[in-house]
Amino acid sequence: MAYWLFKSEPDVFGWDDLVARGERGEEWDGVRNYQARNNMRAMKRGDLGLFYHSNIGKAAVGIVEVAAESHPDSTAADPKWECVDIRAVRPLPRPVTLDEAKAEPRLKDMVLVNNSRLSVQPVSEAEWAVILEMAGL
DNA sequence: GCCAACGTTGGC
DNA sequence: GCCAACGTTGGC
Repeated sequence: MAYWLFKSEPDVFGWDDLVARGERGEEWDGVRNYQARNNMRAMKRGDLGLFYHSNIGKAAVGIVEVAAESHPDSTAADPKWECVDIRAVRPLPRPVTLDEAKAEPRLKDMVLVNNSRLSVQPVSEAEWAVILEMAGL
């Protein structure tokens, strides 16, 4: 089982929008970055991820699950762009903000802290555990 | 709204 | 294949 982080601007598509999709989840389309795409290609059905609100809130707010493995992005003309489907699992009891993550020594190597621009990121098992602890789980 | 960081593009 | 120019992202 691997762990990931999905970033989204809540203005455009936020946690509440994903929850509203229910069991069917949402195609995580629109990614046009090779690193992010490669991360999605590596995902397995059932992998878990954090749903992070960029710009507004700047916090991980929920846990998502990979509902469908990598497939061509239906919004891309070029089939080289792929994406997964994700669905909401549960909200975090307490959102974990970027500031808190930066202040936590155990998260100093987290991609979110060091390369905030990557929109789909891997999260290590240790980092995952720390985030959940901070979130009150 | 600014700007730093990063990725991509295209000229050479 | 290098690198300057450009566009985009996202924190501040």
